[in-house]
Amino acid sequence: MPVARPEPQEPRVIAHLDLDCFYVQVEQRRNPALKGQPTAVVQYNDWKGGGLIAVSYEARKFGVKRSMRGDEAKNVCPGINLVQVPVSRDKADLNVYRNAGSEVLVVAILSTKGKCERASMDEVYLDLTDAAKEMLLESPPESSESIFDEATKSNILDLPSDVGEREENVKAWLCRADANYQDKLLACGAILVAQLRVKVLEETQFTCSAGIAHNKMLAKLVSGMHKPAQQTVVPSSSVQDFLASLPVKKMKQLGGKLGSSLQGDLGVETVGDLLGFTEEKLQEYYGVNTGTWLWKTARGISGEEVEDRLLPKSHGCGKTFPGPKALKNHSSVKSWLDKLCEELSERIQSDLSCNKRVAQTLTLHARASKENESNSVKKFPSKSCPLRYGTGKIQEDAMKLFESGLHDFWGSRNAGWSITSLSVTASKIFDIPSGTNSILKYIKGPSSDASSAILDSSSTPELTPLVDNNLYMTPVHEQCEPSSINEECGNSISAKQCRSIEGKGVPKKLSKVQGTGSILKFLSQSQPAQHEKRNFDGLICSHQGPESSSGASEAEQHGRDNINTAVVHSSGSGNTWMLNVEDIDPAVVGELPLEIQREIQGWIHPSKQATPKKRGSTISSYFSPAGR
DNA sequence: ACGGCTTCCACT
DNA sequence: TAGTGGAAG
Repeated sequence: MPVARPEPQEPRVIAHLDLDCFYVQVEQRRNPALKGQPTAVVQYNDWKGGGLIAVSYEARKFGVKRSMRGDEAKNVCPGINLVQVPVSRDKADLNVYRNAGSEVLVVAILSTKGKCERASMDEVYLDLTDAAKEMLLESPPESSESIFDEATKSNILDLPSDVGEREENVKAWLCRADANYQDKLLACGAILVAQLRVKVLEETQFTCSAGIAHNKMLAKLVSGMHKPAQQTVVPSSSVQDFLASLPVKKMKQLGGKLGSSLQGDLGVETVGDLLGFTEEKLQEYYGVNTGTWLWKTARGISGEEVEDRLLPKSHGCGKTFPGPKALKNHSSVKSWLDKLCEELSERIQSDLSCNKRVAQTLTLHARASKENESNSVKKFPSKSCPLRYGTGKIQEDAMKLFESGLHDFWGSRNAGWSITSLSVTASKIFDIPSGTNSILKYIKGPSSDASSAILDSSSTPELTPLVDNNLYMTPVHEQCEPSSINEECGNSISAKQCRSIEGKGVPKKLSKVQGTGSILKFLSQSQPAQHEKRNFDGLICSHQGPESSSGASEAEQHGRDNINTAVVHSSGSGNTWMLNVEDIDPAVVGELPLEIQREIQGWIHPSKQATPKKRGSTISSYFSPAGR
C-alpha cells in the first residue's frame, strides 16, 4: 500500500523520462532495417509463437498489443517483424536491454546537474530544480532569442493541442513574462528536458518521452500521455482540472486492487471523485498511511524525492515452467536452479567488479502446485540466506533453500509436487566504501599489495567477498598463502568453530583464525575482561546459511563453512546479535595498535568518511553497467 | 497453459 | 529479521 511522504516546501522541477517501446528500439538499432517497420520483440517460447514484450508504434496501429502471442500478432499484422529476445542457458537473457538502458542513464547523468534516479530499465527520474533555477537566473526563456526547437513541441497541459499554431502557443507559454515563479521554473525544466532528449537521441539513437511537473507522481503520469518522442508539461494551474476527470485506475499505484476497491467500495471513478472524502474517512477505509496518501494524491500532492541512484537495488532471474513443463523432481529443479544461479552469479560478480558493490542476501522464490489438489491454498514459501559469492556456493545454497521451502510446502512426502516457477534474487546490495582495504592486507602484512588487487577481477576469476554488514573483507584463494587457509573451510570460519565459541569468550579454535591475522585477531586480542563488561565477548564470523528441514544443526552436518555474517555474542544474556559495525564501541578499537586503528576506523565508520560520490568526467567513472 | 521476467515497496 | 503481497512496465 502506498504511503505519503512529507513534501518539500519549495517548488521542485521533476522530470520522468521514458524510453519508447524500449526493447524494440534496441533491436532496431541493432538491425536498422527494422526501423519504421511494424516490429515486436518476443520472448521465445515454442507455444503459440512466444509472448510479445514490446511492440513498435507502427505495429500498434494494427492493434498489436503487448501480451499477445506471436501467432496472434501475425494474424492482425501479417507484415510484423518478430525479433526474439536473446537466449542463454535456456532462458531469456535481458542483458542487452539492461546495458542499453544504462547508456541512457549515462547521457542523463552527464548532462544533468541534479539528481538522477534509475526507476527501471527504461525509466529515469530527474530532479531539475537547481538547473531550472539557474537557467531562470542566467538565461530565462523570455530573454532567449530562439527557443530550442524541441522544446516548442512540448505539450502543455493547459493549452489546446490541436490548433494550427500550437508551437507558437507553446513558445509563448514558455516565454510568458507574467507567469508565476513555478511555471517559469517548469518552462526552464521543459527546455532542459527537450535538450536532454535530443542529446539522448544523438548519443544512443533512442527516442524517449517525458513528463515535466512539480513532483514525481505528476511527471510520471504525463510522460506517457503523448508518445512516442514527445514531452508533456503539467503547470500547477492545470492540475485540478486534469485530475478531476482522470480515471482513478490511471494513477500509479491505483492500477490494481486498491484502485478497484476505490471504484467498487467507494464508487470513486475519477481522481476528482476522491475529493469528496475527508482524509479521516479515507484513513478509516485504508489505514492512516494510505488514507493520507490518497487524500494528497487527489490533490496532486506528492512529496516523494528523486533519489540519487543509478544502479538497481537487486538482481534477480527466474523462469516459469507452465503446465506440462512443470518440474516434478529434484534433479530437474537442480539443473534449472544451477542455470539461474549461474546467471545471477555472473551478474553480481559484474556488479562487484564494475560498481564495487556486494550483495548480502540470496532469496529463492518458487511457485508450486499439488497434484490432484486443484486449488491448493498453500503457497511455496520464499526462503533466503546470506549470500556467499561463487557460482558453486550460490547453487548449493539455492538448492538448500529450495529443499527447505519444499519441506514447508510438502512436508516429508516424496512426490506429487510440481514447480511452475523458480527464481533467485540477490539483494541488500551495498557499496564498498572507497577507503576499504581488504583483510588480506593484514593477512599478508601491510607491505602486501594484495589489497590493491582485491577488486581487480581480471586477476582472479571469481572473487569471494566476505561481508559482515559494512565491513568488507575479501579472501581470495589464489592470493592467500595455502598454509594460512583452513583447508576444510576454504577461506572462512566454520559454523562448527563458531558454535564451539559461543558463550565461552575467546575460544581455542579461534587461534586458527587468529593465525590468519583476520580482523578478529585485533578485536579479540584487545578483549580482556573489560570488554566483557561491555557485553562484547568477541567478534565472530559465523554462518547463517539456509536452514533446512533438520533445523539449526544442519549447517554443522554439512560442514557448511562460512563467513558472511558477523555476530556479537554476549556472555551476560547468552544472546547473539548480528553486528552492526557502527555499533562497535570505539573504545574497543581504541586499544588496537595505532596503525591498525586508522585503517579500521575507515571500515567501521564508512559513512563518516565523508567520501561523497564524486562524479568524474568520463563516462566510465560515472557508471558501469552491471550486466555481463 | 499463468503472459514472462524483473524490480521495487510496504507491511508484519 | 525473513517472508508476504501488491504494483508496474
